[in-house]
Amino acid sequence: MTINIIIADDHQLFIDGIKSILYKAIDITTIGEANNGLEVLKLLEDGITPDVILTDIRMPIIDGIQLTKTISKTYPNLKVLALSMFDQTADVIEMLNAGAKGYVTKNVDKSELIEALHTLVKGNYYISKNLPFDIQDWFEKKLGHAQESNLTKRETEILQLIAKGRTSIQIAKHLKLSKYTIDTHRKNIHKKLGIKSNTGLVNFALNNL
Amino acid sequence: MTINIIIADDHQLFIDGIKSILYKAIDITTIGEANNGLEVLKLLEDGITPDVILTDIRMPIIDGIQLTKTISKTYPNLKVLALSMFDQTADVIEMLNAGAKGYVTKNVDKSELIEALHTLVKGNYYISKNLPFDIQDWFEKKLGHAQESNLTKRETEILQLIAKGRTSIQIAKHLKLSKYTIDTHRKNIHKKLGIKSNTGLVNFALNNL
DNA sequence: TTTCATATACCTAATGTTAGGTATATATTT
DNA sequence: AAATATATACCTAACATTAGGTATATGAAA
Repeated sequence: MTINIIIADDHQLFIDGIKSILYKAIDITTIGEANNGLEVLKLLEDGITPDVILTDIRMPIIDGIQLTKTISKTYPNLKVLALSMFDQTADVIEMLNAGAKGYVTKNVDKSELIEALHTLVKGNYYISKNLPFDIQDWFEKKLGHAQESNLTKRETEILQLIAKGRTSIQIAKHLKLSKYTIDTHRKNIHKKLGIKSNTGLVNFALNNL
Repeated sequence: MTINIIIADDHQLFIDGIKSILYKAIDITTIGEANNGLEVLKLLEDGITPDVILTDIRMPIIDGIQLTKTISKTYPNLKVLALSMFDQTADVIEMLNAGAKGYVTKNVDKSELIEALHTLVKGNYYISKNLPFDIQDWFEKKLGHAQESNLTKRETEILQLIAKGRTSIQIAKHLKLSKYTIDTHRKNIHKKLGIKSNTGLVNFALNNL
């Protein structure tokens, strides 16, 4: 299956560089490019449906962090792969907290970039190996929490029922709880996973539970 | 068009309950009742021509399963709607394998029962939403294979976008169509797949596309 | 050529989800 | 003993889907 991407960077030269790197990768297609976050959102509103957004962090008008937050909310299944210079540790952490699923440095080589894209599309996280250690450590800690123990037993139970197509009311009856309680659990699951839609939850559940 | 039904249950009180529920449904007429499978077959042999048999599973002399098998063979256009208590998972699966076209629980409410009858008459399957989940899963699988997803190009395209978490409005913008058109396609997809929820569609899409 | 499948578009009411809260109770950890 | 995590329950407004229609246009099949 072809991976469709949008590249966002305020330096056109850099976009062109990435495009030429990816040009020969037969299963990756650049279906859009943008020089700031706002342009990315416009493309999405126009109905372009990429699988991954490859974005710089520092951009004018809407930066990569705000862009990633908006995407996490509005297009929960769309993955964001962050690009950054070495010296921006804090920004990268902010990006990942905003919901980015991966991070590579700008001097990434071709094979690593392609690997990162494939990894993200499969639903996994990708973090460059040649990174400042503090980022790696922080991320491993985050993953450790986010992937396994983040959801409680009850939340996992409810997520599985959601993935099977049960409504909040049906789940409430099944567990002999209030509908409001189920909705609260739902919201906590949303928060913990950074996924804010029913379809996104089904995707997550089928891939991870 | 009026839907003519026969109700079969070994508890007369239950038959009376269903009859009173259906009494006000102007297009549904109870043209016969029976306390076991043999009585149903006798009615049919006597020339009564119902559209649907509403039958319990456990009954004396001839039970619902054997009754359904006989009907599937002898009266192939006659639909069987199974009624069951919650705890009879295995029996229900046997019923559906025997040729029943629908299944509702005995604590079904009026509107769902009427909906089920209409659905069956139109030639579709009907399965209660508030069912033990293993039955639903089994049935969805069965349907999925039986119908071989004869979705049109457009429908497949839209289903994939739904599975990616797009809303009807987003899809409409993307395809430059009206939101109403997308909803119509949605409904047609529901009908063809026998799946009537967004989460169910995501499940189907991830498993089959 | 009439019928059928496909695709399009519109409408409303009912149901369900999402986002924004607040709030209590219990058990575990620090 | 105080803080934290977990589970429970309630409320409302906004948004989205579902279920019930109706209706038109086009191209392919009978």
